[in-house]
This record gives sequence, structure tokens and C-alpha cells, in this order.
Amino acid sequence: MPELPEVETIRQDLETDLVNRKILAVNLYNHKTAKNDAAFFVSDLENRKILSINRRGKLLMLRVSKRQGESENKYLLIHLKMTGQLILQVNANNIVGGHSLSSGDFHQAVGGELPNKYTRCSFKLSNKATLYFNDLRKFGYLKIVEESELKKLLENNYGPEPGSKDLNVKYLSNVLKNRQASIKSVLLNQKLIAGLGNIYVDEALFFSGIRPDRIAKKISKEEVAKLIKEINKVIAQSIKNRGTTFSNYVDSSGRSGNFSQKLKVYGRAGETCYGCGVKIVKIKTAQRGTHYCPNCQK
DNA sequence: AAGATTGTTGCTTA
DNA sequence: TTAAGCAACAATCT
Repeated sequence: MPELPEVETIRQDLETDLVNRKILAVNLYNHKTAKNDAAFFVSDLENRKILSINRRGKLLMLRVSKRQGESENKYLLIHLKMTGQLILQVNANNIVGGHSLSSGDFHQAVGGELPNKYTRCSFKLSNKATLYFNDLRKFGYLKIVEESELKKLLENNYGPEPGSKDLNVKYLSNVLKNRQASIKSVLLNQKLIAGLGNIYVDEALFFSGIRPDRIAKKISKEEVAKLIKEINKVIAQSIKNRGTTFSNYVDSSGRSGNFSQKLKVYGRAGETCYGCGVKIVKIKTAQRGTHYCPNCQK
């Protein structure tokens, strides 16, 4: 389940490996994966160059070169949703962008050798590289958009990023002050804060000492300040560790993330809290599996 | 074999 | 108009 740190890890790797490569051919195995008309999707990308790779929340945005006569910049949007993977294969060996992939625990793409039955799209690139979009559950999508449409999409659907100055006490206490919903459901809402998912919401609330099912408007100003600090900290730490592998996340070269072993509450129901020794509890909040320490979190 | 898993959209209801 | 809650999506695992 890629959230902000996992998507950012992929972005950084792809930035090194994909920028300035040309898309030679597109193979769309599953038509519904592309949100554009399939024939258009395939033909429109061919012979364009990848110019930059950016991220907003969990959304990847690849700017591609313009064709003659086009006035607006074009972007290929990639959303991995729950089980999407982007895997770059260069030749037959595992050397990508100069870094060797022999170290660390190496996970393969789900489904084995590429392409496989979960491959929804592939991009044949210049310099003998192929980028595979694999997605077991078909929730992920690819979409070509023009700059004006992208701008609108970002404005309407993405709140401030963790780590940015827009995510501050004034903003968040204003968001929370009239909300009757749980703090967890607010933090999961991408329109209010972009990039958090089930894992990092549980982790940030643990570090903040706040129970996930607390009513949002009852969170004090001091707690809001602490919460922002802890959100920023856990996201930065996870990026530093190349994200969390839970079930099947892997980065663009097939490696798993290293943050999994640092999780304090997520996936630890029934185990003891590292802080106090009390058993971690799992409940359902905002329709999601929710983990917390009943002693450390109030 | 039913229920859990989860990111996001879109519907319904208040 | 906005917020809250929930079904739907898809596939697999337990």
C-alpha cells in the first residue's frame, strides 16, 4: 500500500533512471488501466521524451515533451492505489542507473518474470530499458492530462503536503475545529492533508499520544502542534528508509522498503508496546483497521 | 466460505 | 453547501 514515502522513493529512483529517456512504444495490456481512450493513450505517448518526474501526495506526475504545435505541457499521471508497482528493467541484468541491486532483501515483482499476468502496461524506452506498470488488483491508473487539467485536479483534491509550511498549526486547527469525525478519518482525507494513508496515520497518532478515534474538534492546540511535528518526522524518517513494505510494496528496482521494522503500532496488534509494554489494540475506525496503544495514547 | 485487506470515488443522507 | 458514512471497485489471503 504505497503512501507518500513509498511513492517518493519510487519518484527519486525514476528521476535518476527515466529523465531524458524517450518512450519508444507503449503496450497497454489492460485497457481500463488507462483513463484515456486506449488507442489515444498508446499513440499519444509514443516518441515523447520524459522531462521530469514530480509527486503530489501519492500521485506521480511525469512531464513529457511537447509535439509540434502543442501549446500546453503534457503529463502522464500514475497512481499506484493499493497494489500498483513500477518496475524498471534494463537489459537482462539488474544494474539500473549505476546502482547495483544485489544488496538488501530483493523482492520480485508480484507474479514473477516481466511481463506477467499482473502487468497492465509497459513502456519501451530508449537505451534498452522497459518500465512495467504491474497491478494485481487493477485499482491503479495511468492518465495523460494537459497542464490546465492537472492544475485543477491538484487544486480540488490535494491538501498541503507533510513537511511543507502550508501544513501548520493555524491551518490544521482550523480544519479540525468544527469536525465531528474521528481524527483518523480527517488525516486520511487527501483533500485536507495529502499523502498519508493507513500506516502513517496510525504511526503519527501513536507518536503524538492521540487515540485514532478521538473526535477531531476536541483535539487541543498543543496536540495539533505535536501532531504536525510527528507527521513530518515519521514521513521524513520513512523516506530516509526507502518506505515500508507491507504485503507487496517494492520500489522501481524490486527492492522492499526498510521502514517496516521501525513501525510502532501498525500491524502489531496483540504485541507489546515498545514504550510501556501494554498490548497494542486493533479496532476499526473510519472503516479501516486501526492500531494504537491504549496506555500511551489518550 | 465469509470476512478482511485498503486508496479513492461517488452516492446517500442529514 | 458541506460533512459523514458507506458501498463499490478488484483480487487474494486467511
